[in-house]
Amino acid sequence: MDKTLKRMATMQRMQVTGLELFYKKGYYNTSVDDILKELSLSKGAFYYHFDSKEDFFIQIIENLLVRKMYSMLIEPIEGHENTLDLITNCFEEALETAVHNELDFGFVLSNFVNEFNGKNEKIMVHLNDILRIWEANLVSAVQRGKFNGFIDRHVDSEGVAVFLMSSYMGIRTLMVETAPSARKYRFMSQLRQYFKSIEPKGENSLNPNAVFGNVN
Amino acid sequence: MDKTLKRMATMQRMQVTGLELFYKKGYYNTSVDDILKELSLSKGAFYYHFDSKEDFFIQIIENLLVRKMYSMLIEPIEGHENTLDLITNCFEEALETAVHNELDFGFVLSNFVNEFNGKNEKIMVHLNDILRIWEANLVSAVQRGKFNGFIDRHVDSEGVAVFLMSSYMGIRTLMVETAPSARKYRFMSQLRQYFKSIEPKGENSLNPNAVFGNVN
DNA sequence: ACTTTAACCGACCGGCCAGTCTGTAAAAAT
DNA sequence: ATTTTTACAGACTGGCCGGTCGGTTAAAGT
Repeated sequence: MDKTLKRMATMQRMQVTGLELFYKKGYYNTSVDDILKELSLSKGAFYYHFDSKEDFFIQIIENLLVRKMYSMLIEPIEGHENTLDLITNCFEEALETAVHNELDFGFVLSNFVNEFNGKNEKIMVHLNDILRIWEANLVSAVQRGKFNGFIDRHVDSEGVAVFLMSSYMGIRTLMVETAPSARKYRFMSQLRQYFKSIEPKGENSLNPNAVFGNVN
Repeated sequence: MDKTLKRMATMQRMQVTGLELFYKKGYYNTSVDDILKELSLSKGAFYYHFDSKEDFFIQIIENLLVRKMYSMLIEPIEGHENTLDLITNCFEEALETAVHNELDFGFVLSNFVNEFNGKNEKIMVHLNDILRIWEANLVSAVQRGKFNGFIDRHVDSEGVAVFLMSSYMGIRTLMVETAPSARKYRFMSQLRQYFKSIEPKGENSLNPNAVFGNVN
């Protein structure tokens, strides 16, 4: 009990500062010693708890990245209100944390995808898992939106999901260096513009039966 | 004359395979010796022509990346035809090379932005230059489109530019691992959808004088 | 009281890698 | 013909970094 508590506490500390440094400086540019120095721990402690640097990172993915992705980008859009509003608010909030230079786990993900792609297949497997979950979740959100009459039922749900993921990951890359707040604002405006274009078309629709109003 | 030719030829070869390897394996994961081995050249040759690995990379940016960006993402949209068509075709082609795993320099850029961001300010300066050029070019293309009546004159040109850059860089990240061809297709569909939403609105426009037809 | 084990320490090893330095062959200059 | 310069070759250095290994301490088990 107590021993596992101690164990967990130390591992948790290592993972938290590990993720922080990996995010800031990159996985390959962060040495295990960098992390240990931050915590005043030794190599022995590290390799007692983890098999390797790679194993360590995979545990970070499973324990921290996955959970945060859920709470920031997945759960917020699972309601039954207007799907497009949910997604808008969700992105708005995620990008706001980005403006304040906090850890934005959607972007951490895209950062790591870029870093490991073609270089470390084992880690990519885990990152791709997260991407798949995110995508599946967006797809079903769009389908729900179509069913509830918030989205035109002719739009391609998969397409919308891919487009949303793309633009989100892209804007995060662009926001890192130059005028994050202004870029966030412009991005969100255009996103709303795009969302308007996939709402059910009222009067000039080719199939009037597609729409049955905005139920609340 | 002859000597400078020889010099240029060797430097060119180094830069070309340098970019190739940096792109495939990342800057920090590619040693100078890796590049030299590929060319059967020695350390002496390398440090005779370049001051450092960093200097080498900056020259690659200036000589190869910038030029290719121009020819692939900038010049193709400088015409006076329908701006949205030009951009569509341009993205279509750039993504097609990506599907075939060739060097797509727009993505190389986003890749490097991710790799160097927060780690190497000196290199980031050069990469940000390219981003600014790309952005400025997209902005003026949109403004031209508004002037020529292909784009609604109420849209925010900067916003469109940021949105386009974001989504392009994002889709390239997503295309790297999973189903690139399918994702490209879906992305392009949604891009067209978005473009439709920023075309001049005909009948239900608040200001009918905004449109004067599709001049050719 | 003793043994065991969990948790951690820190010196050390081997490999890699950016950059240096000495040398050298051929071309160019004089 | 001699000197100088260009364009390399390749051995070497110093530092970093992932991982190992033989301790050590304190708590838990018996």
